[in-house]
Amino acid sequence: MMVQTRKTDTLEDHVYQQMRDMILNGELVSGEKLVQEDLSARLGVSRTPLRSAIAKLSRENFVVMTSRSEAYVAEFGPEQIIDLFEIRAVLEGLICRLLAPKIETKHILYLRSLMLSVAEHATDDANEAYRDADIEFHTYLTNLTQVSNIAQLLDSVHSIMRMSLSQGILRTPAETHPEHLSIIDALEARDADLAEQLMISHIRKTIALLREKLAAEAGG
Amino acid sequence: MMVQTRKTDTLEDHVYQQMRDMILNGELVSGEKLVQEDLSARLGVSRTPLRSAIAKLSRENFVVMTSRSEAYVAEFGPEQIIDLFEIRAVLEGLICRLLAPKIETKHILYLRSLMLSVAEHATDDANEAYRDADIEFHTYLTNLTQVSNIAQLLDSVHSIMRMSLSQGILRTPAETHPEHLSIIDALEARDADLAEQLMISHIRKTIALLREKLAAEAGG
DNA sequence: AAAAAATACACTGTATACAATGAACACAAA
DNA sequence: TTTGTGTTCATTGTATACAGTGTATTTTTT
Repeated sequence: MMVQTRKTDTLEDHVYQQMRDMILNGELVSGEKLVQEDLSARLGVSRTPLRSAIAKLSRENFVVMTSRSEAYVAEFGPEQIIDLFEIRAVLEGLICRLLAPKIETKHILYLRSLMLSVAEHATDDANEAYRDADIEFHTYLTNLTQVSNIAQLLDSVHSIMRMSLSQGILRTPAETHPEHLSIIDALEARDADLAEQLMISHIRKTIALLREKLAAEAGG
Repeated sequence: MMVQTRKTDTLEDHVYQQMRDMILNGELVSGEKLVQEDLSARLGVSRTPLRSAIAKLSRENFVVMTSRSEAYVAEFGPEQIIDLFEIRAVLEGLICRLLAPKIETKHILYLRSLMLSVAEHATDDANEAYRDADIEFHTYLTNLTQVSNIAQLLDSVHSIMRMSLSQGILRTPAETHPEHLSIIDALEARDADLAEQLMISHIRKTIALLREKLAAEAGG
C-alpha cells in the first residue's frame, strides 16, 4: 500500500513520533482516551502499527495503560516533572562519571566552544540562544555515552522536559553557565567523582527551585 | 481460540515472560537470531503477540535489533553487567533518597526482621538463604518507590543480574550485612543524603570487585 | 418500582493473509 | 574469472477479519 525504504521508515515509527509530537504540543490532551480504531482512522494507518506505537509510548510514560488495557494520554503534573528531573540528575551524573576516564579532547573542545558561543548572553535572562545551548550541552553529553540503556531512557526524559519547560528558563544563565564550565573542567581533568557530583548538584539546584515554585503555587 | 481473563493474562505478556526466561536460562543462546515465524511456531502463538514481546524485550536490552530490524538475543558480557550495576547503583540510591522522607515504620521493621532472619549466616560465605535475603532487600526497596519509571527499569536490571550472578555471591555476607543495616538506619533517621550515599557505595563496592575479577581474568 | 437477567455494543487481543524489501543464487556477457 | 542482471527466497511490515470480554442498556421478574 505504501512504499517504504525500510530502516526507520516504518509506519510504526512514524506513528510513534507523530503521536509523541501530538502529545507534547497538546493536540492529544492529557487524560484523553486513545481508542485504537478512531485513532488509526485519524492517522490513516491500520491498528497494527498504531498498537506498537502506543505500546512504545506507554513504556516511555507518555501514555498510561489501565488494568483493562485502555490507553490514556499521560498527565504531566509538577510532581511527575520533578521525578523526571531526579532521574535525570543521577543518570546524567553517571554519564559524566563513566565518561570522565575516556572522553576525547575534541568533545571537550566542542563543549567549551559551545559555552563560549553563548557566553555573551550569560547575563541575559530568558535568552533563546542560551537555552538552546543549555539543552545541547546536556543532550550532547548524553549521546556520548556508550551505554544504550542510559541514552534511551534520557532521550524520552529530555523530550518530556523540553515540553514542560517551554514556558521559560528555570534558573538564570548567570547561575548555570559557570556550573557548565566546571563540569567541563572536571571531565577534562578526568575526575570522575567530581564530574558526577557537579552534574548532580547542577540539576538538583533546578529541582530545588522547582519545588519552591510548586510550594509557592500551592500556597498562593 | 483461547480463554483469557484479561489483566496480564494476555499472550503478549506470557510470551514476553517466557522468552525472557528462555534467554536468562540459556535456552535462547546469546547472539541467536530470532526469526518470527519459527519462534511463533515454537511457542505456539501467532506472530502478532510475538512481535510485541520482542519489541518489549528489545526495549529492555534482552534483544538487539539490527538496522534491518532483525532481532538477536543480546550478549551479556562482563562490561554490560558492570554497566547495569552502575545504573543500579544510582537508581537504587535515588530510591533511598526519595523514600527516606516518607518511608513507613512497618517497612523499616520488615527490612530489619529480614536482615535479622539471616544474621546467623552473615559469617557463612556462599549461603543460599543469605543471598535470597540480599535480593529481597533490594527488590523490596525498589517496589516501594512510587515512581514507576524507576521501578520498571530496575525490574529488568535485577532479573539480568540474578542470572549473571547465579554462580555465587560476589561479596561476603560479613561485608554486606552491616552495610544493609546502615542503610536501614539512615532511612529510619530520614536522612535522604546519607541513605542515598550508603546505597550507592554499597553497590559500587561490588562493582569494584567485579572490575578486579574482570582484570584478573583478562590478565591470566 | 427495584433488582436481576439478558442482550447489544464498543473495544481490545489474536490470527492470518498479503505486500514489500533485501539477500542469495543462477546465469549471461565481458 | 569477474561483473552485471534477473529471479527466487526468506523474512519483516501492514491490513484486516474474527473472537472474546466488560459495560451499558433493555427486558424480565419479583
